[in-house]
Order: sequence, then C-alpha cells, then structure tokens
Amino acid sequence: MRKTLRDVAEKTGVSIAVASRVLGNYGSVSSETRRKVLKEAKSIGYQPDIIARSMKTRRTHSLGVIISDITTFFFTSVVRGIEDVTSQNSYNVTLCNSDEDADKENSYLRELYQRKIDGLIISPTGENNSYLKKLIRAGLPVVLVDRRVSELQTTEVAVDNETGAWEAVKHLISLGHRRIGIVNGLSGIRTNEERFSGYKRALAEQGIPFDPGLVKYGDFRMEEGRQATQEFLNMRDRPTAMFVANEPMTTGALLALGENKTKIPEEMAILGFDDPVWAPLLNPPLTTVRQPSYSIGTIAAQVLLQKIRKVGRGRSLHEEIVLKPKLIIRESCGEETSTRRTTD
Amino acid sequence: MRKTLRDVAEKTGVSIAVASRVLGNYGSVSSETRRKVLKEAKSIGYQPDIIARSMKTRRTHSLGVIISDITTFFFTSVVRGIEDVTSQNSYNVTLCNSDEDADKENSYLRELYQRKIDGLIISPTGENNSYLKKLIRAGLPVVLVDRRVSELQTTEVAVDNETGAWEAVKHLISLGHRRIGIVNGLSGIRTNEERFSGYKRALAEQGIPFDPGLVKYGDFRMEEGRQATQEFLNMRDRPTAMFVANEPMTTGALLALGENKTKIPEEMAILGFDDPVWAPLLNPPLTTVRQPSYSIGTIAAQVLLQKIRKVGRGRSLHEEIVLKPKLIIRESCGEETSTRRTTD
DNA sequence: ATAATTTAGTTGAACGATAACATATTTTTT
DNA sequence: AAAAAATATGTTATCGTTCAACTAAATTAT
Repeated sequence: MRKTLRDVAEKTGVSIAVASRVLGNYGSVSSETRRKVLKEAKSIGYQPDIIARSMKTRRTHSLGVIISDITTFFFTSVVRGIEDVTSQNSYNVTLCNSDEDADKENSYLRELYQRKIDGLIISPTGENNSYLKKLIRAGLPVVLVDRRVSELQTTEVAVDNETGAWEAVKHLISLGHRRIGIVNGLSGIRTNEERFSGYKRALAEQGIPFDPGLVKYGDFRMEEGRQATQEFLNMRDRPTAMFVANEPMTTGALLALGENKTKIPEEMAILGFDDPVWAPLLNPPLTTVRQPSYSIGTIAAQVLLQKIRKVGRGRSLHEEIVLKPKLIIRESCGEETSTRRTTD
Repeated sequence: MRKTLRDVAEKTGVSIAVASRVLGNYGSVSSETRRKVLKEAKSIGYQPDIIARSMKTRRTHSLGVIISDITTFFFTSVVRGIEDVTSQNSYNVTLCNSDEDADKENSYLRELYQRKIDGLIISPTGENNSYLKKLIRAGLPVVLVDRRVSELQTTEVAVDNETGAWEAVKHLISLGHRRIGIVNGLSGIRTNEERFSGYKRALAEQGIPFDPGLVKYGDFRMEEGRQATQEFLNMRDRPTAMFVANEPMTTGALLALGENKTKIPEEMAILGFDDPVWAPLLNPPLTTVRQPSYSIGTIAAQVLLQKIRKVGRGRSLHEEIVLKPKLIIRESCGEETSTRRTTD
C-alpha cells in the first residue's frame, strides 16, 4: 500500500499539516516533533505524491521539449545539454519529435499544455504557429532553439547561421571553387533562409554570379540529401563543390557520392553544416561548420529556468541569444594549392 | 484565466458531473445537452487538466525511459522507436540519462515513481538494482532494453549478443585473422559478458587459444575506446584485428587508428557492434553487427503498454524477447583472398 | 504582572477532475 | 395501466497535497 502524508501524521500522532511542514521543510515545528515525523516517514517508506503536490502548487517541475527528430546529431546533442541542466535543477523533460509536421507539433503542444508543463523548449516547424503564439501570450515560458521566429515574443537560442554559411562558402571559394551547389533545408524556415543568404553573400562578395540551378531544397532528411546530390552529379555543368545545410542531408550526399564513386574533393568537394563525431573519421575527413549544440541545449535550459522563476513579473520579450558557429577545416574541400586554383 | 469543468457546467446550466461525462465521453447524456456542453466548452476554450484527472484516476499516461546516454546511436534509435509508439497511444515519455551511474539511476527511479509514471523502460546499469527490483515487486510495469538482468522478474527486449559477437569473430577468423583483440564494455554487465562469451566461443571453435592480453575493458565511451586501441597498437605482438563492443568505443578506436595512420584493414582490421548511419561512409566502409535498435524500442514500448493494460491481474514474470543481430559485411576486415590468409 | 510577540500545532478549505450513489424522467415490457 | 427498465441529471465524497486562518502555549518586552 502506498503511504500518504496522512499515514505519517497518524502514526506520529500529529496533524497532517505538521507532517507536511516537516517534509516540505517550511513553517515552524519543534525539533522534537520534526525528528519524530522524519523517523516515522522513513520507517513506513513515505514518498510524496508529486501529482497531488502539483495540483495544489500549480507547478509540475516538468518541461516539454519539442524537436523535429532526436535521431539527428544536432538535436541529440541539444537534448543532452538540456537534460543535464534540468536534472541538476530537479526538473523533468518530456521529449517529443515533431518530424517537421505542424499538426504533430500542435498536438504535442496541446498535450504538454494540458499536462501543465512549467516551460517549453521548442524548435518550431515554422508553419502555423498561432497556437504556440497563444501559449506564449498566455504566459507559458518558452525558449526557441535553432529556429528563430521573429514574430514570437520570446527568447531564442541559436547560432549565427548567416555567418556560418558565409564562412563556409568563402572557404570553398578560396580553394578555387566557382560553381558551388547548396543543398538547403525547407524554404519556409528562417534558419535555412539565413544559411542561404550567407551563401549568396559570399558569392556576391567574390563577384561570382548566383546560379539558381545550383540550389536544391531538401526536407532535412538523409534521403533528400542523396537525391539532391544525385541531381547535381547528373548535371552537364555540375558544381565542383557543395555546401549541405545539415547533418542528415550531408550523410545522404556522401552516400550518393560513394555510390557514384565520385572522388572527394577532386571531383566534388563537400562541406556540411553540423559537425558530428564521425566527421573526422571519413577519408578525406569532412570539413564542417560546427555548432555548439550541447551549449545551445544547456543555455536554453538555463534561460528557461530563469524565466520560470520570474514568471508573472514582466512580459515575455523577444530576445536573441546568438552563438558563434565555427568552421572546422579538414580535407573534404581540397587544399589551398589545388590545381583548380592555379588553373583558374 | 484557465477554464475548468465548472465553468463549462455553469455556462451551460448543467451540473459538473454532466459536463464531465460529455467531455470524458462516458455515462449517458442526452444528445441535446451533449451538444450544448460541447459547444460551450469549445467557445470558452476549455482544456481538461490532466494533473487533476490523474489525481483521481491514478493514471498519468506517462512513461519513464532511463538509458545511459541519448548521445549514442543505439539509444537514440531505441528512444525514437519508443516515442513513435507511445505518441500513437497518447502516452508521454520522460527521458533520463543515467551515464552508467547507479546512483543517478536510482534517483531518477525515485523521481519517476513519485511522479506516478504508468510504466518504465530502462537499460539498467546493473549494479545496485535493489530499488528497481522493489518497484517491480510493487507492481510497476517495467521493460528492460538492451541489458538483461536475470534476477529481475520482468520483460527484457534485447538482441542475441552471444551470437552477434560469435558471428563477428568467426567472420574475422574466416578472413585469416588469428590475433583478434576485443574492446569490451564494463565487465559487470550481462550484455557484454555475452558478447565476450561469443568472442571466446568463436575462438575456441576454431582452435585459437584465448589470450587475456587481447582483451580490454572500456566504459562504453569514445575516449576509452581510443585508449584501448592505442594500447593494442603499442603492443609488440599486436592483434591484426579488433572487435569493439559498441559504437562510441568504435568511434574512439577509429580515431586512434587514424592518429596512428594505421591502415585499415591491412594493418588492423576493425569490426564494431552497432551499425550507425555513417558506417558505410568510411573508407573502407565499416563492417558491423547491426542491432535492430529502432525495433527494440517499438517492441519494448508495445510490450510495456500491454503490461500496463493488464496491470493488477497476474504477477509480472521473467520473459525474454530476443531479436537477431545481423552481421553487415563491408570492407574494414579485409577480404577473403587476403595475403594474411594465404601466408598463414 | 500584564501586554505583546513568537512558536507550535490544529482545522478545514482548496486544487479540478471522477465516480459512486441518489433521484427524476422517459421508455419499454407485461 | 401498472411495473420494470433504461436514460438523464444532480449531489457529494474523494484523490493527496498545500496553505490560510485560527487557537493555545510559551517566551519576551514593558
């Protein structure tokens, strides 16, 4: 039988309120009764019922996390960061995968809200975010990760995508590449618009005309990265280098390159966004733009906990926390002294 | 202001019980009042309070998942499987990373139990599992994944590790390898004992004497895989092949091999347990033992939901669901026609 | 010595739903 | 037409806590 506060109180011969005070460590109780209550609680193995407590306190000490897919390197890492700080602060995390599906996202949102989570960390799909907006306006503490959505009045934690992509493409250009393909993510998403604009800026700055034929859009998953790459390879005037906007699509691209026995970087240079553990294991090792994904998670969680603590006072404001991505140069894009360069 | 059942009832001019019946879809209500209640509920935006409901029904519709580290390929995949079936059945998942730390595991266990989860999926650390045992005896539905623990009276979902390792090592031997190193996981863990015993059996069957100098233990993480490999490389009489018991340690091993510019498979063949997406991308592509990790997750979740539905009736029994691992032969172990073989 | 304050403890009302039970109304059966 | 059964609705206790309000006793201040 499950023991309740009442059992503890009765056994000790004291009122429920006193037992509650002892266990909840507030109010005033004599050290004598405190000792007795504690002893009795321990002896019958009392465990507080968090549900009942939440009912009264209106705090669940649990957070929701909605990401597109835990299976991608970036998000596992973010989630791990979140979990590490929340567990230290005795908050729980409910994990949800939206798969870039706005309906799925909304139904999770509803579910989590009904469960009365204290706060939410989300990487929103971007479409149809009126329900999310409503929750924010209703006072739910929310932190956005990876994806900025300017019309949401809340805190965002993400990397400077424009600069990340810009540096990546600049690097490619510096190695002599002129025809640079991009495999971008879904077009509605700000994160990808930014990466795209970094790509275009780098091109423009070096006086390379923008060629719409060199841009492909994928759904962030491996399969579409592979297809896009295959399409590049089939072109008459194919690019000499490609920049891929996330890790799963990069995996797909590498698969396609392997299937076609395309030599990297001689026949095709490749540079990916996100720096998974296996990037240095490849031959040649993969050049990437590394996001501090674990930190994005820890920071998001810290900020969220702060917000939760001061909920009520003050309106939620739009606030951006932007971290720096870092270009990790390995060997998949060729070398400074490449023939391409000298013959150009 | 948050709306309650009471608000709906008052607005409609009906008792709370009736409103509850309509929204909870049970009991008998006239279609006329049902319509009115539904309409009113919608118009004021009523959302049931799941906490309050749980309080009364003693069901939370949420599950706990405790794994060592979401960051490893195997577990992300398992978790994704779990999440897919739970979300379809409108259960929620609270994710916890134990990091192979029994204390951390136990404190999560306590926390989850207090939160009154309806069921638990866990990959236990193996040490100090008396609290887990207690919860099982107390009637909490539990499913073990990846790690078997024979003394726990509950369902286990895992792969046949002995056979997996046996096939792997047999493959290595068939390619002419005689000195085969193993980088095993922590020694207390059954999963690894099984893999170790598969290794030894393959050796014994081919009449190769077991050499304790060729076995290293790691903590499942990358770093120790790297160290173990470095130690192998430093041996005078180093192995010609190595079998690594999980993905992060395999990553570490590959890193060490790369740092030492060791040629794979000529100077060192490598075969890893777990088949991450990137295995085929390596050069040479990595031969691995693939576990159906996503299925382990979905099956575990399905079994758990079944158990939850028939909780109360019948004691929990020890039951093993064992899936088949599959050897995926690529090129990191050499070829049938290897010089090693012919010169042997 | 009396008043004011602090300390220790009790009582009972929430929190928002569910569900057992009671009652009133309608429909069906005999 | 009376009895039985089914349907619709209301009343109230309850789940396990917390917390405000209150009382009684002990301590301190004047």
